[in-house]
Amino acid sequence: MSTQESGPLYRSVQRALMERLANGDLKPGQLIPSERQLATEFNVSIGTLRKAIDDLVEQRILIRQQGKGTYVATHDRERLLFYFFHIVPQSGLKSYPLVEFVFFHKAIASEEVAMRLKIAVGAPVFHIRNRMSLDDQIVSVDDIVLDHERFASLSSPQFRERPNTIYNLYQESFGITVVKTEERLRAEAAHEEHAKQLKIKTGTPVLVIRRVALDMRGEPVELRISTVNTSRHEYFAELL
Amino acid sequence: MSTQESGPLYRSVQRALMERLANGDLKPGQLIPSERQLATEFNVSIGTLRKAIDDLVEQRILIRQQGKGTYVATHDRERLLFYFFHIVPQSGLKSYPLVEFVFFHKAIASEEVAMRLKIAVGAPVFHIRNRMSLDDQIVSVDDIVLDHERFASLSSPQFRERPNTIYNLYQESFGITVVKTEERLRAEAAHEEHAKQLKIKTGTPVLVIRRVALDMRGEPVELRISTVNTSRHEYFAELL
DNA sequence: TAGTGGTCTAGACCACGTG
DNA sequence: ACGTGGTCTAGACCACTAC
Repeated sequence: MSTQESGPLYRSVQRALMERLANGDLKPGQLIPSERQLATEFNVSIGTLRKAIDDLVEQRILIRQQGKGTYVATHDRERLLFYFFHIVPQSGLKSYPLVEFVFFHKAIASEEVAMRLKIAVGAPVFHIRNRMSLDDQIVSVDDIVLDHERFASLSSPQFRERPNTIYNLYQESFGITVVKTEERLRAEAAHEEHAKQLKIKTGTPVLVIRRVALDMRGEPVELRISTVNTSRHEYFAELL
Repeated sequence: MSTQESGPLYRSVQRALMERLANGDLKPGQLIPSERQLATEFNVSIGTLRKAIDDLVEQRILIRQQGKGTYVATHDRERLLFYFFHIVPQSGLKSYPLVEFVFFHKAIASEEVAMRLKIAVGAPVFHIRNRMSLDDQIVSVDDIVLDHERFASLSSPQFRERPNTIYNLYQESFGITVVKTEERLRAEAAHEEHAKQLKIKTGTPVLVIRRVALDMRGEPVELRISTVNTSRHEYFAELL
């Protein structure tokens, strides 16, 4: 084993597993070796091996299924709806948003983008705009910014005909799995461009969500600025 | 033992411990018996006992400290700031809010209040208003609503001179520990009353947070409607 | 029936805090 | 030196899934 020797044994095992996940040795959707096999391989007891996996399961990077095995998590629709999409109707049930593609541009990083994506000001980026609807009502305009370097092979068509979510695209085409997000919210007056998209009057109060999505290594993947009409919907979060 | 016999053993132990916490047998700030003692008492192995405690530690109901023991968590300032207060400066570090008492009224439950606190429409409630500042800037007006029945002995002076937070008051005076919150956010135009308090113009976009705080049994404790000026501050959440 | 994860045991030893 | 939580072992048996 080439694992660094520091701290508890189960941490080393955990790091070794995370490495296999991060470098694509174990791919999303795939069944990983059984706990007994891994325990033997790493030369640890099954209890220690389980403890190493526990954390990854808690972070929802791995999914245990009794009787079947342990899988590498995928960005399926339910998962995304449940964990990464926080807009719900003011009355009624959570449902899947309809995504409308608006445009795809190359651009350069502003100061804000540079800071959030940890790249240089002026570095090339992609800028994608989508419009989201719930129950036939337009709820938000999403401006998505991606580091050009990291997503070099990205092109417009990939956004036009997509049955899946964009996180799914990150995962399948770029091997990037989003495991965490940081969201900053403000109330602002809608400016003209967004107001038109949302079919509301310029100056109407809108909820602006700045979200940074992070991968397994804690590196930023995307910055998404969502401008939300909260006249019929709201942002919902359970905390702790 | 009078524990219900259902599901895994460690769940029974966990329920027994939670019962002692909920009924005040184990009080916030108190050291609970050592793991070895509890394992003996419940007639389980130390591994099982630890597993029972693990969940409670994860929910931050108990705090483990190596070498010392395991404590029942209290609502101290750091904890509240860290887990329950989500307003931060747009640039700068998170800090403690200054709380200014505005008023304390008896009132009756509106439909919204009744639904969120799970009480009857028209039932008596307390209505407290505070004003919060960060770094000498007024950031929000908090309208807090409490079920009169649950907080019967509450009175105005308790809000005037308090070095601690209101959650601390719930815990110390009423034995109620908040373990979870649900927050719903919208952007709205400030109406006159709140605008005056925030020293902004009527109609300015403000972030309105409706928060329900829940106790260990999942029962609602308070409804808090925070009206936030996000011109210099923002709402921050880490998700997953 | 065979293989998986889930529970549980009965220890041993380590790391940490306190007297 | 002692008591605490933290780690780790080497099993056994149970519950579930698939064939």
